[in-house]
Amino acid sequence: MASIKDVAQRAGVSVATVSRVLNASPSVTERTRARVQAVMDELGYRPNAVARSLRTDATNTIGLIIGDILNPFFTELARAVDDEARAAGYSVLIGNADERPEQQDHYVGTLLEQRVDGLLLCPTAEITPLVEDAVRGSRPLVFLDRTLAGLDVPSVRADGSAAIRDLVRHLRALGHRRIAFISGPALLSTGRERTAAFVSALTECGLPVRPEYVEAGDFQAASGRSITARLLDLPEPPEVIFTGDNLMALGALDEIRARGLRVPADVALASYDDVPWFTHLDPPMTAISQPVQELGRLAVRALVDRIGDRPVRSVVLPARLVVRRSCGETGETGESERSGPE
Amino acid sequence: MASIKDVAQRAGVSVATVSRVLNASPSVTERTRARVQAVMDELGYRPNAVARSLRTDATNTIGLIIGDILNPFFTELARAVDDEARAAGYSVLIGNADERPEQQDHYVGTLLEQRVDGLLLCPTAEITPLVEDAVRGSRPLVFLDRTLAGLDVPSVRADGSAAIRDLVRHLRALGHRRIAFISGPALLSTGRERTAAFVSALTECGLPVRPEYVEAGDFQAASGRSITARLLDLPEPPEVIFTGDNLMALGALDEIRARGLRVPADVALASYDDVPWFTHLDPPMTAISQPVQELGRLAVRALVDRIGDRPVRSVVLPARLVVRRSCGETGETGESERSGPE
DNA sequence: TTGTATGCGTTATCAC
DNA sequence: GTGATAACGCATACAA
Repeated sequence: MASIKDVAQRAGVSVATVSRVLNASPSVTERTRARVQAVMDELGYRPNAVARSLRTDATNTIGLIIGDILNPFFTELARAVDDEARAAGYSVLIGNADERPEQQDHYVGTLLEQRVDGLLLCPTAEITPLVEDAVRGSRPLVFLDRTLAGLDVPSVRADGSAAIRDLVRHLRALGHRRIAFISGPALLSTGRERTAAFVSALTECGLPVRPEYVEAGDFQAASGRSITARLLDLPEPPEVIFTGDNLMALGALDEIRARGLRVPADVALASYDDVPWFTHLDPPMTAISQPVQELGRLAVRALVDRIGDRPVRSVVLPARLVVRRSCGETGETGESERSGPE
Repeated sequence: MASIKDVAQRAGVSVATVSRVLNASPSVTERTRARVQAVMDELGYRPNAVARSLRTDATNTIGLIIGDILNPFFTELARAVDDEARAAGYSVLIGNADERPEQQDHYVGTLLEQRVDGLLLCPTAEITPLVEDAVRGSRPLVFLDRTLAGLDVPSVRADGSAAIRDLVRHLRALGHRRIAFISGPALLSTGRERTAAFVSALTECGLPVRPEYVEAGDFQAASGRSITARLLDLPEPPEVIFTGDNLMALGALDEIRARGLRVPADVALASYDDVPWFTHLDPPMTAISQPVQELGRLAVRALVDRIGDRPVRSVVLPARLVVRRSCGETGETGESERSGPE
């Protein structure tokens, strides 16, 4: 590919002048600027970002490591991040951790080697050596969706506690008492928080906390299915199964369907996360919706601020309950939101 | 961040030796290798991929530009590409064209500037100047899923003609005669091919081709919805609506639901693409499934071959019909595949 | 306004 | 087996 030298030679100027044209320096005659530009077009010249980055020590790229690219929650998040980053002049490099710490580390490693200007991380499980390196090496880092305790890293995430409380109250009002929760891994902040919120909502509503009704999956469909099977095989199965994310809801549906059971007559269902197709289930799924767009937007802003050495503070946004009909709701045709207590 | 110089100095060797350790050169004593390695660990040294790439003229990355990151078909594809690429020692940079030619060009441009070793492109619409540049600049390029005529670029894609013929026969056998098709943009190879296959399948089955029953959407949900509305408002609405991709099926469902219509009693539905949640619709969606994993895998192999200057030929894989119950199928409890004529 | 020269971090070529 | 050193493509301080 043509380099700056080729352009310079062909335009009869020095490489410095070409560089000035590239960077829109004011100190260059319109006349020469035009000539250089013409040569660039003629040669189909594209500046070498690799060389430029080496020189300027900035790549104008940020890394985004998501938990699972097959999870619509994360792809929506990626989309929001990408849009906001582009608007801020950054390109986004997406890494798919596939919920595996070692694969997360693989991406932290390569993105660090690629010298991204900053890193957005949805941490998978525990603190890994590479993540510590990143923090230590003072690469701008922001946690997204999930957070890791014990590290001085700002985070942008949603808090579902209020929405979970709303959900439990809603279920209670519908007459349900035996509510099971398929939570996420205890190693993930999202897993822990949702479990804690569920348990405290239960007690708050005067419902007993039955240990056999709370089990941690891994945020993937298969675990949702196997745990649902176990729950349904209980001597006293739950009336409602609440899943900690949308993929485990898919797994739960698989199992329910395989057994020829009906929702909500045989077992009611609700899910954390809201995704487009939940609307089209029969019955439509009652769910907890996260402000995905905002999360992505704010995370990018926080990271860009950190890159620019401006102060950043963590942000927590509320999730909200979206009532549909998978829990035995009646008399309602559409859906409605409940943000406050009923 | 620590550089090769810091390591060299601290280990009491030259940068050349450190470089040799980095590249596992045999000509270095185990003793010094160990010492250098120790210093690297101590400093948390990560080689600068930017500098290395500048020197070696290889980034060990490939670019992947997909049509729409919110489309599960493309995320599955991205996942497959990522897995295969990593196995081959490459990192993948994902760009989301969002079905917009100018955004596709944005990514072609930045990925070219980043000097990716090769590019996997699911072309959005027509040939753009930048794509021509890429071809001209002889950057290894492979088309994925979609192809562009008039360019000497290998492609990896699925052919749905046989599956579409199977579908039309299947519908015919079920007694349907008025079948509408919401196709993709005529500018896309996938849009054109599926339309052509549909039309020829119709005639082959002795069914009339009614122009008002064939309209092109843009592969996004909104267009699926609006075209469905138009079809249902026709004096003689179709008995079956077949959508050209899964997002437009989502849009069609939105409209059908909004009208309080039932599938398949009021209108039958089938979709190109098969996605996990199709199983959980009521009734489950009859669909055409593409060999996504294989497409991703083969595309990476083709691109790696091109990068290595090995000869490459285009590959076309067959899609297949998956019969479920959204078209009025009866007496079947599960799903079944029809690869041949009935 | 433009050109010359230096260096960014690495690899590779040549000596020793 | 190891060490100087040039070069990759670009941006920039300094000179002209």
